[in-house]
Formats: sequence, structure tokens, C-alpha cells
Amino acid sequence: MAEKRPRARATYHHGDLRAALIAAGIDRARTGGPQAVGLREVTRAVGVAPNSAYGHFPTLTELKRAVAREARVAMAEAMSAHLDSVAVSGHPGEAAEAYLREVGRAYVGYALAEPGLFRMAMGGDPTGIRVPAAPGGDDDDRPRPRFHLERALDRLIAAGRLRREDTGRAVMASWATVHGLSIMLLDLLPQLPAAAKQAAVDDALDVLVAGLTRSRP
Amino acid sequence: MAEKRPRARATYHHGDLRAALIAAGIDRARTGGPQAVGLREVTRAVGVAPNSAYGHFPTLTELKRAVAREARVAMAEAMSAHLDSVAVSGHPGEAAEAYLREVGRAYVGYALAEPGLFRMAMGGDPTGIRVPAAPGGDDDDRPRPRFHLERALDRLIAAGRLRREDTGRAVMASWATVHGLSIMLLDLLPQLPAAAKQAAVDDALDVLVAGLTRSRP
DNA sequence: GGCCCAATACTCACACTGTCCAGATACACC
DNA sequence: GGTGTATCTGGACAGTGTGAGTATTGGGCC
Repeated sequence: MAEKRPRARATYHHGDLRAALIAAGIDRARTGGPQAVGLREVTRAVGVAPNSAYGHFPTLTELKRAVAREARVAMAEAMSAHLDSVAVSGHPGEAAEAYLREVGRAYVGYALAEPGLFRMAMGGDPTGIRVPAAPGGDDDDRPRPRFHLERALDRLIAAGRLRREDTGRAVMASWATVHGLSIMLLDLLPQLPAAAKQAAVDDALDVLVAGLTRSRP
Repeated sequence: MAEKRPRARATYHHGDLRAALIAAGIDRARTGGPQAVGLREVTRAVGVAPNSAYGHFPTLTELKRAVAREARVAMAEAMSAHLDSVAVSGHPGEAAEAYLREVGRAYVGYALAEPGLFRMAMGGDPTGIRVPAAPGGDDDDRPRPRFHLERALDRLIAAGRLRREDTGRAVMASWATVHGLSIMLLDLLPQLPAAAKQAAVDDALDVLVAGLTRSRP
């Protein structure tokens, strides 16, 4: 008879509802993308009345922003794991180039492996999310995907393959490449075979590295 | 006293409701992006009952797809106008490179000038739109943004700056760069001064062209 | 020229969403 | 142990997209 469960949990107060809402949001975003994280849906998953969320977030958009922040941290951690698993060594210059390529692979790789969370993390305006541009735009100091990119560029500079004053434009070009690549493979070429996708990533990263390390007039 | 307008138009039948709905969709998308084109909103703008749209589109998503197609055509036309306005001449190789740069400027320029329509045209999955990947994915033969890109790459090949067998990867790298650049400037760096944005575009396009035309092992 | 029919637009209804307001509840502190 | 306050709940409202059934109409046939 499944009584209409007047309360799914033992206590009236939840304990840490804010964190639970974000976790449920991550869960929904993973399978359904940003669109799937709704106020009623998330509160239902936690087992709480819809309006309970308003005690912790002034509006749904703010909840989504918090979920997006968490998704960015998760993405950075996945990238970290990937980067730790591949050891680049040898000639410093080539190692630095290889490292940047690995960062790119990690970025796009996460986008392809977790499209929902990737869109949640980097979806931008149409999803109602503002992705902070500068480091420090997020309020805590846990690493974000941008951290790995800057690390890679620093290594290129240290190896003498990139001029320090070109860092700004290098960030632009690199980020544009990996992000554009992710969106393309996700939205435009979803049914391309995985091998072909990987080849496209490698090709585009080759072009990027070649362009970055080529001395310009 | 504005009677509640039982019928805003003279005739019961509209005449060309399908086209009118798409036009109204373009109008809403221009100012509010893909989110702003809703079924009730669009039909209201046309002066028609909400469900009238179902005679022409099986679902709202299909209407949006049609609007997105139209937005892509509009984008290609704007790019055409830009490309016609700048005359590139001189040494064939450098002219071809300059032409590719202009195509990139036209792409990003449109994204910055008409963010709503750009998102409608190229928004991709989170907006519920599938952007056709291959030429011919759109059913008519009006030019799309991709057309200009391929034209530019053809000129590079003709000028001997790009190998024909590298076309595929060149499309990837170019599209990723311009699209990623657009998203970045729109979502991540919205309040960057226009001049700085233009500089970022030029820098990233420099990197792209350098990478594309550099012979690889 | 008048009639019928298929196309077209409309009305009513439903389930769902985010958000506001007022009230009930339980934890923490004195 | 009583009280204050942060927290959660209930009902309500204006929106949304969509389904089924109904009215209106213009064009093709006699």
C-alpha cells in the first residue's frame, strides 16, 4: 500500500541539505545535462519539499551555479588523474609540448566521457551559467580545468618554446581549441567513431602546438 | 479600452503561418537567445492560438530547429557581406592566409554582434538543437557558415600552403578555433573591451594559420 | 454558382515547472 | 526546561509544452 511517505527520512531537519541538493544536481546533470537539473526534480531526489531549496539558494539559477562549480572541480580532478597516469619525459622542450597535448586530451576526453557534467561545468550562458573567466573567479582554491592549462603553458615557457609575453594569447588559442573541439565532437559529430574523434583531437592539438611554438614576426 | 482582440487579423486562416512562426522565432532569438523562443510566446507574437503551431511543427523542438536553420543562413549571409567588403589581394599564398583569417573574423564577429542568433544557430544540444555536421545536412542549398570555411581552405590548397589530404583536420582545427573563440568571448569574457576581444581573435587566428601552414613530420 | 471536404486554426484540459507567502516544526542556547 | 530562530512544509499562482476534440474556412467538383 505504500503510504504516501509523509516523510522519507527520520529527522525533520535534513542535516546538510545544501550539500545534498548540489550532489543530487550533479547526479541529474551527469545523465541529463544542465536542462535536467530542476528545482522540483532535485528536491524530490533528496526527499524534501520543493521550497526547502529556497532556504539555501535564492533561486534555481544560483543552485545551478553551485552545481556547475562542483562540476568544474570534478572535471579538474579527472584531468589530474589522467595527467598523473601518463608520464611525459625526455627532452624538456618536447616533454613540455607533449604535456600540453595531454592537457588537451584530458579536457576533451572528459567532455566526451561525461557530456552532461561537461555541459554543466562549461555550458555558459544559454544554460544560465556564468563560467568565471579569471582564476579566483571561483571562491575556493580547489583546482579548476584552467589550472592545468596554465601549468602546461608555464612548462612551455620554462622549456623556452613559448615567450612569456605570449601567455595571454596562448591561453586564448589553447582554450578555444580544446573547448571548440569538445563542442564540435559533442554536438556536431556525435556519431563519429571514437577512434576518428581521437584522431581529430590529436590533429587539432598538433595544429595548436605547431602554431604556438612557431616564432612569429 | 483595447478590447481583448478576439482576432488580431482579418482572416481566420493566416496565409503563411509556418514562415511567420519562424520569423517570429528569429525575432525572439535575436534578443533573448534560444531560451526565448517558446511555443506560446511565438504564437502570441504572430497573433494565433498556441496549438496552431502544431499544424506546422510536430513539436517545439522542431520549430526551433527550423529557426536555427534560418539563423545559420542569416549568419552565412552576414559573413558573405563581410568577406565582400574586404578585398584580399597580393601574393596568392599570403592572400589565401589572409582570407582564412577574414573568414574567422567574420565568424566570431557575427557571434559577438548577434549573440542571440549565433546561439540559436550553433547552440547545439543543450538548446535542443542538432547542428548538421556535413554539408547537405541542411535540406536546401543556401550557403551555411561552413561553406565559407571550406572555401578558404580550398584557396590555401590552391596556393600550395595546405596539403589536400590535410583538409579534414584543417576543418576540425579551424572550426574548433573560431567556435571556441566565440563561446569564450561570449560566455567567459563578456565584459572584455571590444578592442581586447578583437586582439584575442587576431592572436588566436595567427596561431591557427601558423599551425595549419607549418609542414609537419 | 452552390456544395462538400480537407486543411487550418481554435478551445478546453492536463501535467509540469519556478516562485511567493504564510504557517508548522525541531534544534540550540540560556 | 522554556524560548527563539533557522529550517522545512503546504497551498497557491502564473507560466510552460502538449493532447484530443471542435469550429471555421477556402478551394475543387458538380
